[in-house]
Amino acid sequence: MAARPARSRIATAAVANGADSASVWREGRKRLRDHAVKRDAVIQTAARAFRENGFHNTSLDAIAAQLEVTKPTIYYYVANKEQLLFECFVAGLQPILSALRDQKSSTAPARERLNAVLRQYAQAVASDFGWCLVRAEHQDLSAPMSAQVRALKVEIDQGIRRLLKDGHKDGSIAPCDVKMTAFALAGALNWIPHWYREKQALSAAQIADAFVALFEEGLRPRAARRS
Amino acid sequence: MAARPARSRIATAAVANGADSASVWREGRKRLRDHAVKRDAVIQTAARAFRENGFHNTSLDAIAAQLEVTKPTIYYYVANKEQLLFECFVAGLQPILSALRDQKSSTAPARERLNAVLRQYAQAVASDFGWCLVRAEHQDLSAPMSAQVRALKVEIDQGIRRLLKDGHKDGSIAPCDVKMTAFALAGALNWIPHWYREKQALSAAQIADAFVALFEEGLRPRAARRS
DNA sequence: GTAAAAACCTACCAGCCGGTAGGATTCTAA
DNA sequence: TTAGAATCCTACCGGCTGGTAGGTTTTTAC
Repeated sequence: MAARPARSRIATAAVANGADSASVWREGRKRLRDHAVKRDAVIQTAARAFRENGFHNTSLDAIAAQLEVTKPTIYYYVANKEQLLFECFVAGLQPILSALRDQKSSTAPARERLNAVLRQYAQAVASDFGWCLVRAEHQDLSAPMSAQVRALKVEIDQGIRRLLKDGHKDGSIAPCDVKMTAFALAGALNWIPHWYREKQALSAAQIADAFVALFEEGLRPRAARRS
Repeated sequence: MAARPARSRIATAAVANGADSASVWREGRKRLRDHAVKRDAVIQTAARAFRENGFHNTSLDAIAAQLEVTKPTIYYYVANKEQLLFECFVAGLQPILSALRDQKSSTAPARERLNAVLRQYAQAVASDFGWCLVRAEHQDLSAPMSAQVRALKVEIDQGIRRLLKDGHKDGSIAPCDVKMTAFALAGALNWIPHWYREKQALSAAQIADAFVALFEEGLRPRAARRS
């Protein structure tokens, strides 16, 4: 084959695309050897691409290009496109799950525990993986993988319902339809990826605070509260 | 071409697939002539298919088969797949918009007007078009069409914000961050298509009532309210 | 230095699906 | 009955993209 342009010369100076995903791959001429780190980079890059263009409008070639690599390299780290989406799902759900687990060992009133979870929840959905958490379609996963993701989501839902029930018991949360309330809370938070863009006025934490305030106080003015 | 089986015999008895979309096409052997009705049927059928399988996992052949028709027939009623999605968008948004407009001529307290809108909103997203309203991706539309849809969505958002502001003035709604509150309300409702299935215990109206109750009262128990 | 393993690439395939050309059928109008 | 419009179908194309075969380069181990 005829002489093709030296690729290294281009690569070294092409890491200026915001995400430095490619820097994980090579530093200078040296080919790095950390499988786990690179695999994570693949997933993270995929998540970002999915968020921007959607799952079906993101080709593996595009993800590869973003990483300054070719398509088969991706298949070296992940079985197929479906698994790529799956990994994005779990990576996104993980922080929410751990937030729930953290609160299990707490003795604070349930309302406060709930608020803490909601705050972490907001952070999670505002992340790069937020799109996968919320907008990705289960039909794009095979049955077993879809079931796994669904199980995780159910765990989250049940966790929130439990906090609500606990709140009813300890009196920190007013009586309400647990199922509907959980859906309403999750829904409000899950909508964040639709409108939130980083480098916005408000941080994810601030959004969470605003939401928590609304959920706590309600829209109807409370009687006699002027200090 | 060799003798292919008489199609009419099959067609007459094949309308048992839940949706009677095909009955709009023929009645007996007679080929009906109402363009508008059939076009609506195409859009409605597409909406249902999108909801069940997602936009990209729904082929035009599949939609055509559902209508007991061939693919080119669809192109007789709509320019392309993109426009099909666009029509689903607007068809879904319309009832929400008209709900907002209806309330403009009302003199009730803003909180009640808001609740009325939210109720209609819930009905809309629980419909066949709910998926398109909420889950369809704007990237699947061309720039001009996407802009149109976005404009409608903005109108809805602004309408809700206005109601909140009006409520602040007339005292029927407690002071709050208007922007965040609007996002939270819309988000909670927009999440309905993710979990709601028809023939469920609760109707869309009941869901709306539960949500409205939550938004109004808030989670924190209100003082002195045992009648 | 050398063999084996790890990492990556070039080149290619094949299926799916959106879209179309052009013709057949069926209706309406007169 | 017949012209012309409306409706629908058969048959086909071509591009995009997920996925793979098989070889090449780089790194590690000894």
